[in-house]
Amino acid sequence: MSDDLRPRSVPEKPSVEGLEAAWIGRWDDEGIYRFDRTATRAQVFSIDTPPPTVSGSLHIGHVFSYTHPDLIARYQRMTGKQVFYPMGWDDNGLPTERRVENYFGVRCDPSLPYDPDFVAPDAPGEQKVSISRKNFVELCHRLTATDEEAFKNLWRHLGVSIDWTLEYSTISAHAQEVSQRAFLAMLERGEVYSSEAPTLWDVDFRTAVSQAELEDRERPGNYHRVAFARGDGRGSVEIETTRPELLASCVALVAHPDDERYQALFGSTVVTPLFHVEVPVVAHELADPQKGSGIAMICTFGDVTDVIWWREFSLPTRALIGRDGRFLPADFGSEGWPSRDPEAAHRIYAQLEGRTVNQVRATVVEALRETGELIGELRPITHPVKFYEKGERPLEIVTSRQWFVSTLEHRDELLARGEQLKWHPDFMKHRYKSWVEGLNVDWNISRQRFFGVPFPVWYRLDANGVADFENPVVAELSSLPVDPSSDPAPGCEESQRNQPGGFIGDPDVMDTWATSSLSPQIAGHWGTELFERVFPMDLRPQAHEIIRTWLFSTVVRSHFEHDSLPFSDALISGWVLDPDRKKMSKSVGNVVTPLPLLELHGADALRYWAASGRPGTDTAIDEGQMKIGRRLAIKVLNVSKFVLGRLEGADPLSAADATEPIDRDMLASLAGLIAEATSAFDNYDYARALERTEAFFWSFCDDYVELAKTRAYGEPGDAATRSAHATLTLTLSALQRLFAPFLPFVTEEVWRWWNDGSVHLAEWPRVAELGDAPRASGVFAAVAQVLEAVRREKSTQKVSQRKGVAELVVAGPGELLEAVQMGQRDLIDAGGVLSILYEEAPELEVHATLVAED
RNA sequence: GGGCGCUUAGCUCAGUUGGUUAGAGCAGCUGAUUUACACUCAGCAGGUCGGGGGUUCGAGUCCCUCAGCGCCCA
Repeated sequence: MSDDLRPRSVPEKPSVEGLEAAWIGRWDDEGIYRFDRTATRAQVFSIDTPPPTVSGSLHIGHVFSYTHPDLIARYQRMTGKQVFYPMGWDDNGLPTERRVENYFGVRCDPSLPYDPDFVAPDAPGEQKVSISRKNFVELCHRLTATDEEAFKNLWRHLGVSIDWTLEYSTISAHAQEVSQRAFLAMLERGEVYSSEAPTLWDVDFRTAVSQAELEDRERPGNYHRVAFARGDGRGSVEIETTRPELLASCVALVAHPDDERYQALFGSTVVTPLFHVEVPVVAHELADPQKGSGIAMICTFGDVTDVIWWREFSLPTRALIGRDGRFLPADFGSEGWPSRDPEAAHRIYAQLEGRTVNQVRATVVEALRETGELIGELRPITHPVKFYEKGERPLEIVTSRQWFVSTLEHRDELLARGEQLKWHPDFMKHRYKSWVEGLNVDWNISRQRFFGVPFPVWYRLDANGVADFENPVVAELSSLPVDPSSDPAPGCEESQRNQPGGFIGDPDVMDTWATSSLSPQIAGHWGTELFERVFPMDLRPQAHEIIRTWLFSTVVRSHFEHDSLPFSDALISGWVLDPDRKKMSKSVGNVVTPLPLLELHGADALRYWAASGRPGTDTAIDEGQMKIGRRLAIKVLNVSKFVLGRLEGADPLSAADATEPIDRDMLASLAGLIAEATSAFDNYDYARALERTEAFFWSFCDDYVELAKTRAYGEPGDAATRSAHATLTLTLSALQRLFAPFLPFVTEEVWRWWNDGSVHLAEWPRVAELGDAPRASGVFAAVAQVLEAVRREKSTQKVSQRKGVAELVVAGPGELLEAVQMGQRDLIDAGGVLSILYEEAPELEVHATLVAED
């Protein structure tokens, strides 16, 4: 703050209209949010900003959750920190592919050659056009570029104080390089491995998905009671299953070890109906005696429990569902496909091969009915079924080669990281904890998709053309990023691709979280000097629904790579609910887009609404709250105009000029506000800082300014006038800065009326700037209390507040009377009081006799 | 099934380690009328703090229990 508190220019008729347009460009020109790369780590406050999925639509939730870290960023900047505030775009992955498919009406077929002359259709046609992988990826880039613009415009319009020179994207060459390098580092340390393993698979998207992307949905189903003959021919056992279509892949039956009903069967065998396959009966604790008949089929694979049993009992694999969700060929009677009656098995299976799950179920049920092995009627139930969060059909489990990150064996260390992290609000740590505790498979990072970061590995083919997956050929670090589907393996020629004795490239791309989990390394340019200045980050702001994905995966990567947390604090924002407090969703159709609201109420107003949502708290859209924010911004303009308008031509003022008791008291409570707002911000409680500042501000406007007004209009040479001027300006200056994180546009406007440079680079208010320790005397509160009583009397009598008070009697305890007396002059001025009397009394009582007439 | 959060005025929410008579804003009602502000100002009214029990001199706040809503994990 400059020592000279005099204003330079105050407009005649200030307005909040057009402030965004005026300041956004100027902030760019002045580079006020530019990060200083020479700052030391101690001077830096770094933020690991969430890169939004740009293929998703803009949403009022973006305004809400991105305002929160900006409040912190602006506060930290004003405390003198160099704020590292990048913005990234999470553009790779399935959502973008889906959007491109729908937007252009295309489908990627990696077997097609690149067509350099391909022109994308303007609108999707009836049939999807198949295009090469490279053409497809080009369209992905094209669409994300325009989507990014829309997001960028929103952040800028909202006044998010991002340093746009630090922009990054998770599909850029730089991000690919970082991602591939980190992958190779994990590979070298043995933290990632590839394996031919049962994998959760979405048959529509035709890709593997990870545990983090699953969700359970309640779905109707039917229990089918099916009789299995005992292997020794002595009777049968009845199981209940919801998936009779998997009968042909049954490899065992399982019941709980304590289940009395099945004790005799454990260790024996049974024979599957229709296919006549002899399978063992095993005992396992995960079998639920309450479910169905208490004894169940183990199939390869019906669900994740099957996978556990299959692994623990080393059961054979008889996988039947292919990547397209249709039944694969199976040769009963051949190696791995035993049957006591291969011919019968063939007869029935011939009707199943190539069909979908639903078709197979119908056929199997019909066949079982005919043989009499389906017992009784179907029993309808509702049960949780696993879905890919973006999918529409239940997940299947298929066996394929995938890359996995070892998370399970590091579970305890990862739990410890969760404890080490400071959560805001604290209770959000339970989300992380219960997620990590519930992990049951390693993190699958392979996706059989196209628009993503390729795995930087190749596999040698032997003389028979069989790939050696156990010894992948890795890319040279200096060659990153690479695309093994178009770059030849090191030391090989492209002509050796797919040739015996040659190589193949890993065909998959990484899970999008496998790259976005490296946001600190990407944004911070891991390996350069910059990284040392910003890592570990100070703050990770994000929404709670991605704790198990983004937050968890970032912790994993940083734990492996740097043996540290990726950030010290996590600020978790809640959801935006619709005005009826319902979750917004596309299917319900209650999603609110931000731009119309931003146009209507202004950025400061939307920020005010967002700032009122405490960390972790779901907040309903409330236009009323936005209007209050707008009103507040206007009040800031007007009171600034009033205060600064008194000072034109005045001498410079300092804190020492504030001499009147009521002014000293005002400054004392300002000191209290500063302390409170500062500590609230230090605890990431921006909502509290706003609430306190706002309450103080309205009391300042409605009471203090009214009381000091007459003095403020006095002669500049008068000490009491100077005292009022000094108090008004000191308080105004502090308030403009306290509001700056919340209302960046209006505060910048009023700040520049009387200061050089941006309020956003001004020093955060300190108690010390108010002069020698102002002490609370209670004068202001006492006088305001009496003034309120005077106003009440006038209001009750329905007369103007300007009406004079012929006689004012103030009764109360001695201390209170003394306080009022010390501010008597302002009270008389503001209340229009002609005479005043004081009386001792146990409690404050005010009697105002109004003048008969003016 | 396990866990987390919420429940305070018609609405949205504060209420910091237990401490006078539970606060604010909005909406409502009654007024004022322009020398910072009509996108203004003043005033009024409105609550057995979800139910029950307990600890305490004292509970919106701590403990137990029940209910409803939301979410997380299995």
